[in-house]
Amino acid sequence: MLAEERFENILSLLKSHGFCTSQFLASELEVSDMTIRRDLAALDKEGKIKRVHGGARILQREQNGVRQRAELHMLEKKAIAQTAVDFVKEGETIFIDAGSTMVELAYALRERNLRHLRVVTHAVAVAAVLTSDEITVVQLGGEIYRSSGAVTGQQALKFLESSRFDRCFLAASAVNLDFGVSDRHLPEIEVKRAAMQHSSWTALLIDASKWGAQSMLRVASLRELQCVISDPNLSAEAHQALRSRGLEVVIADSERLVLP
Amino acid sequence: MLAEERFENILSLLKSHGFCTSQFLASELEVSDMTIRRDLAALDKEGKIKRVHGGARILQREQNGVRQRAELHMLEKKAIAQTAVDFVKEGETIFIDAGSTMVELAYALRERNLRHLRVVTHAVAVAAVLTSDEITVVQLGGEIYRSSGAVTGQQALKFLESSRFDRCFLAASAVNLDFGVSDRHLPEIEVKRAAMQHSSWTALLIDASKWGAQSMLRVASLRELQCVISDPNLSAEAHQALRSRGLEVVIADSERLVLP
DNA sequence: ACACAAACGAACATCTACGAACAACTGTGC
DNA sequence: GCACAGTTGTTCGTAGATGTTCGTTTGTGT
Repeated sequence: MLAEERFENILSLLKSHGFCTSQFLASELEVSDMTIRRDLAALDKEGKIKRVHGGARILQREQNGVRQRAELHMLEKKAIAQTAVDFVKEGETIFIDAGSTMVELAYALRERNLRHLRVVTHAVAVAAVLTSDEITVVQLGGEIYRSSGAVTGQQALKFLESSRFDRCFLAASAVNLDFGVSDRHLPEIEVKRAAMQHSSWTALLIDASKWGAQSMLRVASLRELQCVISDPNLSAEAHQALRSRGLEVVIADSERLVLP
Repeated sequence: MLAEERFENILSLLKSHGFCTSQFLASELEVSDMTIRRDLAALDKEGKIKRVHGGARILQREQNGVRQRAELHMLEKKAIAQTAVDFVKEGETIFIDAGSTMVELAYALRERNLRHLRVVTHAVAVAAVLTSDEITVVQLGGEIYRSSGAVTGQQALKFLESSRFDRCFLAASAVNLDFGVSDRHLPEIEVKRAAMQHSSWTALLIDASKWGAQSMLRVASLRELQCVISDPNLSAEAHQALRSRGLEVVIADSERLVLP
């Protein structure tokens, strides 16, 4: 990778994160931390970034005030969300599942500024992101399941029974060829299943680390999905296997792993 | 997390809460309390916050005697919330309204660690704070009303109809002697009314700036309340008038405002 | 006024980030 | 092939940040 190219990447990483540690940048761009420090010193000298102990920050920060939890595979999840949001068209009614990838999808959707959109979700975090906007948000009601911050229970299931969605964006903790999509918590799975069954199109958004894994409870067989959206780390075999089963497989552009 | 990043987070937490204890900041940002104390000392030295025993509070730049909009009366609201939470007992089922005072109430409730508590709310922000805890949270379902981030509509009203609460904590944009409690948005008012009518005890949490004002739509007459919780700025006349109508009036301890 | 608990901050230990110096590697021009 | 400049990685001593301990101060309840 050229030095200039690295500079660009550092700037865009900083733009999307606000703050980055030298270590993070070093591992992300696959160079030594010394190189990163030299780069940051140079960029700081040019006045393009602000050097701070441990890393750097961008200069003018238009922060949305929401504190981002540091989570595993956040870059991949962001890229997947950016890719998924391209499927959504104006005027549609969509269902959004719970989970960190889905929160990213909510952010991406908000930035897209589509009109006459209707979003139904059981995740309060997703609803919280989408409120304050053009989008009509419907929050499912019921008891909140602690581990995910999502609503579960009869009331939510009943509401879903009389709903129809153009699209359903699904998250899960595991997926493999034999068992399909699986997860750990029954109450949540009931909601996921209900949402899927009332959608004419369902996409599974899943970062590559989840592939091959299996959880106790089945959410859906692969047959029930129309689309799988993942990141470039998804193995070629997985990709091929999914395609051969008639699923549309979309890999998030690796550019999006870096660029905003 | 970078030190600079932590500084920003501290500032934004202070901005939204008005006052934070060192312990709260330490647990929220996952560092030791010593680090927080060092940070607060540094930020205080820079003149960005005011250090006080136990934590820190924001500087309230008053221009023309009026505090800035974003953090309006946050200290008062926090003090009111702290006072209100004393009413809640273990095992109760309570309803929490929408609004910034109610979010503070949620934080106060979370810190109290009461057992077997059941909280019903229509505000996703309140639900988001209380999730991840011992408390059972029930989120009302329905379309989210943008201005407040709260659920409104038939589904929510229907759920409330078959509910009974030990306590209802109410917020409003205006209150005066003649018209009682009033607010601007009909859909929200319907939910507020329904919650009140199914509670055996209702408290209005209102900072003194709202006293004497009036909005277009009536939420409730003063007769329908059992308790009003406000801050020390509430005028003696208001205090007297409310008491003479049989309401319990509680003024948040001025200590809790954490004055300089 | 007193006792008790919480908060405080100095001092120390530990860990991490820093940057200088040097070594290794890359590509260029002769 | 060889000299050279530019870039990157490695090593290492130094400086800074963080957590822990402990004695002191501050606030609170009786």
